Amino acid sequence: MTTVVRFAPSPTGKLHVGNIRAALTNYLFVRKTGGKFMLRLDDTDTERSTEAFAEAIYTDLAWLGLKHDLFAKQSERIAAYEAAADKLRAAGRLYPAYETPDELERRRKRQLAQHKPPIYDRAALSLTAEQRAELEAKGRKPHWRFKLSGAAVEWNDLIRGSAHIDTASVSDPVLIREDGRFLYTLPSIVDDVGFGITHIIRGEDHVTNTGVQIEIFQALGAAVPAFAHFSMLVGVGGEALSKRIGSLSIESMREEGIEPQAINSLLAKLGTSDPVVPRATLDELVADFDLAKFGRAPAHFDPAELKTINHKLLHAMTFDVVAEDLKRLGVGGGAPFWNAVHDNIQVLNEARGWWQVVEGPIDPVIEDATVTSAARDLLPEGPFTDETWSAWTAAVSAKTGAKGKALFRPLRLALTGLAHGPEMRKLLPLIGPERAAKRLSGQAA
RNA sequence: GCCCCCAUCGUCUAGCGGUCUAGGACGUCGCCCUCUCACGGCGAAAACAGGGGUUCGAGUCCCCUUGGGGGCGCCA
Repeated sequence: MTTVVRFAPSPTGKLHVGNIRAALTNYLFVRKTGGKFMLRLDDTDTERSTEAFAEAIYTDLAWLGLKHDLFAKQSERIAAYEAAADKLRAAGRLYPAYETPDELERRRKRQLAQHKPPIYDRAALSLTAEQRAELEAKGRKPHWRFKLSGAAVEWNDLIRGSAHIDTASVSDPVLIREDGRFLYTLPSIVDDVGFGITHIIRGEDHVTNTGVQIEIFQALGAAVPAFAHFSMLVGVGGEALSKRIGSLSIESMREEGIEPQAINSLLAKLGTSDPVVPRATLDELVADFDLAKFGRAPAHFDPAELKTINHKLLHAMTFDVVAEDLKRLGVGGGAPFWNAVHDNIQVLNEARGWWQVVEGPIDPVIEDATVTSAARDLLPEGPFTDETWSAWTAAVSAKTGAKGKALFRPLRLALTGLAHGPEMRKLLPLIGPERAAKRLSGQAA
């Protein structure tokens, strides 16, 4: 059997780490099993869906390298959903209900006050034809609910193992709104069937849905796909992540200069028994992917861990792979510059700061004028090489008697304005004779 | 409030009744390297949430408590 999976975001917001974990997991699974990866835009909520969000989704996925093989948009497949709805009506599984949102809300509150679960009471099911006609005559339009069996639905979850949902503890889901528009439930299933989705891999926020969805698959006479629900991500303190989604959007991470592979590396392993290590390519992640390695407990997502992985990734990156990004950041210096600074930055954007240090102007810090003025006088002719630094500092040491920290710190402070940074041996040739001389004299350059 | 899931070092986890004085990875700390920071090398500290059972024997099975997560939408 060839596998087909889908990532089905709704274009009602920006992609964040939680979404991407789902996209990535599906992607890795299908690459591992040799199937097809579908991107499906669940845009049935026409009021909240926007083209801009859809574009942002394409951008984010492309940036992360999560290429899809198939694509569909639910807003273009309404006819298929209508047909499915007709089929359910014919089977007596889809019934009209006339409560207004306000009424339903009041009932829920009442149930809650009585310590009862806020489940739809199925009042509409006992409406007579006359009562329905009367409501319609008053201008009431029905919304349509799927009639759950009330039985326990079981499935073997590829991550959670044996799972079950008692559909008696769930409200009959509304499939069609009062205005005739579909909610996501039915379209999702119709598309899963239509596109031959074999595995539904998603977050555990969907486990209750799985119960009703399996019943709908069955009511439609379709094969039920396999399910896998991974646990949610929580914050460092164990709190739900949704509260702070803004800072966790893929877009904001990209803007921050995080490498896509840092995100992929972390998200692919978080909550699994594999060690979280930087991986340069998605293929490496595919190689050891296995749903069986996922744990069931919520995993802590720590932005600091992402930074650490990013740092290690940058450390291992050669100049040619970042050349374009550096150019975009306005950073010059080529390979020599990159080789000098890549160990000292956590995110690529920080390269800009070091380029600024090289190019200037910076305000030098003269800590020990004896050392720095001697150093200026002993400064060799350019061009500087990797060997310049040690020969030159040896000469300065001989002249002034300063050595160790007393020698190097004043030089670093004068040449870069900072107390720490990349190796001066590598930085000096980039700074060059002219700027070096000025800075050693205490002049901004 | 009701339903479901989860609970081992700071973090992600291995562990599927004896081989656990609990293993690994990341992080942390120490030492080495060293002009700083970083990198790198070596080493160390660090956990079975609590309470009851079951059993010859429990991290491993059961119950309760506590804590966390998810769900209970005419959102997805």
